[in-house]
Amino acid sequence: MSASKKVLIVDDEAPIREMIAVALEMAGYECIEADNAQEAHALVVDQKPDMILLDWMMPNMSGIELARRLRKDETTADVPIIMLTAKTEEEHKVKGLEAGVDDYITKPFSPRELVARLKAVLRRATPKGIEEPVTVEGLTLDPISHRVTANDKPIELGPTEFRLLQFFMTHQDRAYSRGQLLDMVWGGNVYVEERTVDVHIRRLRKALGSQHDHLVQTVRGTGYRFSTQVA
Amino acid sequence: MSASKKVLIVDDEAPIREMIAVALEMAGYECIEADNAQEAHALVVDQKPDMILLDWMMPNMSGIELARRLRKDETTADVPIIMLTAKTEEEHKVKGLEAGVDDYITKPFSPRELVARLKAVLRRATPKGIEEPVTVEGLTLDPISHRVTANDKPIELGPTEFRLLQFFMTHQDRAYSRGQLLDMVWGGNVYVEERTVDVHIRRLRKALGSQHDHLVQTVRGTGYRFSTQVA
DNA sequence: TTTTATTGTGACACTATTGTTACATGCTAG
DNA sequence: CTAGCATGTAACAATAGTGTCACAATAAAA
Repeated sequence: MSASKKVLIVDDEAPIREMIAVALEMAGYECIEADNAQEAHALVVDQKPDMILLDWMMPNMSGIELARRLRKDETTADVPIIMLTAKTEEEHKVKGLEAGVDDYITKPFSPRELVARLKAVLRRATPKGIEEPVTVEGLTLDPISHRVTANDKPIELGPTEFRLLQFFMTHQDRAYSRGQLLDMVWGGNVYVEERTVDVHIRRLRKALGSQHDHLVQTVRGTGYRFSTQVA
Repeated sequence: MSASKKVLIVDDEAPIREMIAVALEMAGYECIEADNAQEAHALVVDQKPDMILLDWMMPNMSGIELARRLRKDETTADVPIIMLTAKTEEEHKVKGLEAGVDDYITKPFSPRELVARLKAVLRRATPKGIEEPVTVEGLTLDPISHRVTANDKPIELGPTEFRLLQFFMTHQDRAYSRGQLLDMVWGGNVYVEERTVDVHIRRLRKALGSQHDHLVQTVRGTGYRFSTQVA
């Protein structure tokens, strides 16, 4: 499904844009570029990139100013933004975050780091409100009332299965290793056998029943995945 | 019906208030602003906003402290509060929720996310009639006469059980931890064992009898919930 | 097909959580 | 003061949830 994500790179220095673009394209992203804030603004509006890499220092309008403007416009308000800054000043980080920036990277950075952050931000951006109920094919999980229902019929889950399902429903279409699941669902520093995950997966599937257990998919040699699409 | 909702934004930094206000006004909300907790408290009292967006970090009185105070005052106790926090610390989330905060958002956030959460909280918020009797499945609690009846037959409750039931009936379908219940029903700064809650839950259930005790549901590993829907 | 690696399943011991009861303390009305 | 609630705690009982293991089933590799 995932049509490659479109990333807008905004920086007044061509070589840097170049380097970033190469790195991102290697990682399977589509890139468009702008060398000033005005042009960038126009591009955002009509190309609707999935995310923006924005240099802090630019002639005329600073990156931060552009970020603010984008945030105020309803149509561009929720495009994730990563700021690039040559300075390590905490101050910048703070101002940036306050302006609604999703992450920032200090130059110099490795392409690999860039891609990692970018993925993280995109991942976070897609499934939003952590406190909102999620529904998939009639299966609903409401974190507030702490309840799970399948077509309005309640489903009983133990605490671990609940957290597991919650994690899956907010991180769909992505395979996780047992180790990752232990980190994310059990919490980083516990020691349990990885096979324990299998058992809880089993319990979760059983609780979901035949109507929904296909959502929890085995990815052989890797781990598990939650998805509406057939394996 | 819905005259536009009035939202109080409390943050000591003007640009942030600005940004939020713009987003909310675009979404059809009326905004009032305060840059410190004292002013905010006054505004709450005489403007009676429908909900409050509260920054965690502020000079003099922290947001969390303000939240606590508002919760303790009967007239402001049920105004929904969303906390804004720059930190991702789990600790803050917990403290916030314990203080009776309805939701919290980690900065940076997109305006869209903000509006989404806000809508969700308003939707869940208790309709304000603090003085109105509440009825659920023939179980009625009248705060004026301070009486509880099941199908017109009186039910005897101790003061604590009464407050507990009142809290539950005005905050249905939401799981609360023992700590939260102690804060909300016992009042913030008492030290009692969390297990005490269990005992009062037991007394409440017993008093409700077989016809209504299913309304008080235990949420294993979390706490309790009051709901007409079966677990 | 046979072999090997990986995952599914049920059972079991162990732990953690919750229910229940009894009791001590403190408070209040008379 | 004292009888009668209301509360908070502790102790114990009853349940529910967890992690591991052994073995079965299945998929991939040879």
